[in-house]
Amino acid sequence: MSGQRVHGPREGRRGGAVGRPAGRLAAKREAILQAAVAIFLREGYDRASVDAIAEEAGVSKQTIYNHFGGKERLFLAAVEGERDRVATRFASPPQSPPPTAPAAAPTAGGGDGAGGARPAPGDARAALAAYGRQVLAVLLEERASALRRLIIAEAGRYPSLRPACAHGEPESLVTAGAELLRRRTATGELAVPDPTGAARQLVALLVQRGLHASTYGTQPLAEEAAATLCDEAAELFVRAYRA
Amino acid sequence: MSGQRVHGPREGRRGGAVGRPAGRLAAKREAILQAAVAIFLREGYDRASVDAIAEEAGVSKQTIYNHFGGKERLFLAAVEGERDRVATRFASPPQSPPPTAPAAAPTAGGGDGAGGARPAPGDARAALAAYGRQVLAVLLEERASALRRLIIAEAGRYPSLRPACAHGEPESLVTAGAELLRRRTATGELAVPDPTGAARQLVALLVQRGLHASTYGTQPLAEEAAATLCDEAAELFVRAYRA
Amino acid sequence: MSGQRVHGPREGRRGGAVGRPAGRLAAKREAILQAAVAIFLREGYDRASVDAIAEEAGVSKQTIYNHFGGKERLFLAAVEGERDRVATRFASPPQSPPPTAPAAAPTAGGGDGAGGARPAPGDARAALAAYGRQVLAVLLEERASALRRLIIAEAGRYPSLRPACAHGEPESLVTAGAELLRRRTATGELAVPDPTGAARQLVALLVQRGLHASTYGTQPLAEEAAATLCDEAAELFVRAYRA
Amino acid sequence: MSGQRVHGPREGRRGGAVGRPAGRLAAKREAILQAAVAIFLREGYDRASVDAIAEEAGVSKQTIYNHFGGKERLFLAAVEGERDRVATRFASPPQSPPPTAPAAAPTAGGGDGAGGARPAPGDARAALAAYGRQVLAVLLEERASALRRLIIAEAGRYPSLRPACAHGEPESLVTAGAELLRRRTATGELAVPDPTGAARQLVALLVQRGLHASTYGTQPLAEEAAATLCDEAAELFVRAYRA
DNA sequence: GATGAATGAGGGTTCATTCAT
DNA sequence: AATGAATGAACCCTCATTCAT
Repeated sequence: MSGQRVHGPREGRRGGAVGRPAGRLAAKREAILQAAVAIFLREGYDRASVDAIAEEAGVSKQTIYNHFGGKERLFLAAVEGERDRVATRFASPPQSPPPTAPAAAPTAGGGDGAGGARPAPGDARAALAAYGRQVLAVLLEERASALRRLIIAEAGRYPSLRPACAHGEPESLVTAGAELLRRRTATGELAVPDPTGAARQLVALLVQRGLHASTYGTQPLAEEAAATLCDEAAELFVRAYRA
Repeated sequence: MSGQRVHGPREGRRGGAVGRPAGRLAAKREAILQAAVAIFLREGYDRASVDAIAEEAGVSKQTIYNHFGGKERLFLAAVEGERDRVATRFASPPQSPPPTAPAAAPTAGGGDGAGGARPAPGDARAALAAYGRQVLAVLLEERASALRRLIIAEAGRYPSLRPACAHGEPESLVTAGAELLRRRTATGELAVPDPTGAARQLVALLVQRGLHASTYGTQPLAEEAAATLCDEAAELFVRAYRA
Repeated sequence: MSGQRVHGPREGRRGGAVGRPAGRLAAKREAILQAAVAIFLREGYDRASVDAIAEEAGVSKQTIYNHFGGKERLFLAAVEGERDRVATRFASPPQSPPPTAPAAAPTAGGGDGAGGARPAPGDARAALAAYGRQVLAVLLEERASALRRLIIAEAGRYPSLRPACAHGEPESLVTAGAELLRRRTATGELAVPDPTGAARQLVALLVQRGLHASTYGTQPLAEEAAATLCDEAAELFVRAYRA
Repeated sequence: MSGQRVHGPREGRRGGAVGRPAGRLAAKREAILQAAVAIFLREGYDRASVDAIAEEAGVSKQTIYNHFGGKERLFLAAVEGERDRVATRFASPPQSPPPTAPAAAPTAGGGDGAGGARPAPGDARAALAAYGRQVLAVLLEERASALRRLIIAEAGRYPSLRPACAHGEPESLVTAGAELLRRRTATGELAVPDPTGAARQLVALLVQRGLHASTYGTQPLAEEAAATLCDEAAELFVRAYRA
């Protein structure tokens, strides 16, 4: 189907030192993982066939078995790898939002979303709303959504995925939110006794409503809807923690 | 699996009446649906085999095809039926919690959780927490959790499930929450300008944290954890809407 | 598919004498046979499903079994009935060629094809050619071709069809050909010692070449090709039996 | 059926050479085709099951799918291969008739059937009759007959078989017949202006009458009947083309 | 006599996995 | 270490046929 059968990773050094087969090996391994992620995310565990993954990766089926031992282990490796990759992206939220994101674009004007800019005084509500937009943008990104659905679907069968399931609302976002609340407390706008706990609640509220509104990422979340969700969340927290 | 091949539902035929063929038909249809729900919830769409469903239902495979036309249509009928059943149960939350529930038991002693008792003055916080326990108990019930995971997993492939996905946090719980907030506003304890909107936020917050803590219902939610979640949520809303 | 479900042959007398269920019976039997012929000819024995025949006939499947006992017996009844019907049509060749005929139209100008007109003297060759066109038109008719293919396909399995296979080149055409040769012998144009034997050869020659050229009736036989075949056959027989 | 499960074609490996994997592959492919021909010819397309073919070939079912992709493609490959094989046999008619042939044995003593011996002068009629016996023997051979029936049966569904259907009366026999007529013209016994066209007619006549008499090869053609057919055909052509 | 529902067997096809090279 | 070929088990679905009304 894809056509571009790669019979061996030729991109590297073939003429020079014959050594370093490890590079070749790792390259193949990486190609397999990449293909596996793509197909598992698109098709789900059962519908994904090892044949398709092998073809997409440009390797033989047996190579997959040599590297990973079986479909299950390949699945876990692929999903956990992707989970880590997504978590890393959470840690440093994209300055330029991914083009495929069906969620609301951040467009956080001058606020201190998660970027860590200096706080503009007097608009804690706007700052919280902008933060919410960031959270939604990051969590509803297409790949992240597909990964979440996949993990939720298989969490019952593969217990090792459950931590991944928990990481769905990653600590890094909570940390950023807590920092925001702390700054606004410092300016005297808010009075948040437990910023981390409050941030955890804020993220949970945003995530649930965002997932609900986009049916867990299977449909794009309208810009307007995202704005409303974030404004309402900001309003709630400002009310609760106003100084 | 179950093995007990029932060659004809003999439970009818009672009273010596003519036999009500319609009853027989509906009974078979119901048996198939019941078996389908059980197996789809346990195994997921792809792993569930029509053979297994037929055996569990005590009918022939072809009978399933006569009634539903194919695996896909059977799946949708089963899931949508179960969704409605669960929604109905939401509407009138169980007074006695189901014994299989891995989630937190309500234990809401004298509070006005969702039961609609008269409000005990002065303990809005406790009332909200008790309400939260009800919400968690109902939403983390085993069957409801499995159904949710199934719907989330297949929402991408079967768009007709998406409304079911949205119904995952049903309006009836929101209504009950709004009513609670309204009553507490009436007593002067709270001042909630938009009780329905606030209830929606409260449910979302509870649900997300509950799902997160129980990894979407694959693990029982510890009593203590549930209590903490509910207390924190109650605290937030009391802070935000204190009179 | 066909939609026009006939739940009972209503075309007859319902109000009058309640008697004569035989007519109803025979009507249903006929409807089944008609549907069976249509579907067997179109699909072949194995691909034809009893379900499809029942639907086409507007009766229940079990009715078919009541009448015919099984698929095989229904098949034989249908094919043999159709064989007789086709043979009858051979006996009195159509004056107006059937509109669906993919074969060459007769267009036998003034000749004595099989119509039995008086012989125009001096053009035995043309008369034979015209006769050939009649033969091809009749034998390559669409239904006749489908029936032939069906009989040939199943002759190995159902010996009772073999006579039908033999009847594929029916005696009535041979008789007409023999009569033609006899008339031309009477006029002194030809000298045919054994007209029946010669006619049998002529029919065989025409049939084989016609079937070959139309790939056993699966493709229409071009007008030109039919003309050539018939002219060549006429030439051969005129050469052989010229006076 | 055959039961003798061969887990790997061990017939190779001869000579202690390296093993020729290509040979192994081709051997398996050939075994599948052989089994497919046998079963398709015996059972027809629909009744032949891929399971049965796999068992007969001593391979796994999936191996068939690996090689041919599906039942239809296997069918076409098998039939077209057999058609070519039969055509090859036509080209060099068997000196010793196959033992399984239910058709008339040639018994053509010293004549110049198709063997190409020098023409014995004065017996053009006998030569033509002997040629006819050869044609019948070859065309009514058991496998050739079964193949013809199969092709006729499926020509409507698989257009790619139609050429095979046309090749049913192969050019090589026509060529041999034309050569015979030409030689007899050279000796002055006959005067055939268009030997090829005449041979085509002769073959058609023989084939049709032979198929008719043997019900398309489902019954053996009696020796006597074959002799009569051939004699009559020879008589016709000698009459038509006598010098 | 006719119906709709039910049956058990079997069909083609695809899968995850393992040899043999 | 990597490949192409091969395996056996299973899957969804359809069929001809028979109860029960």
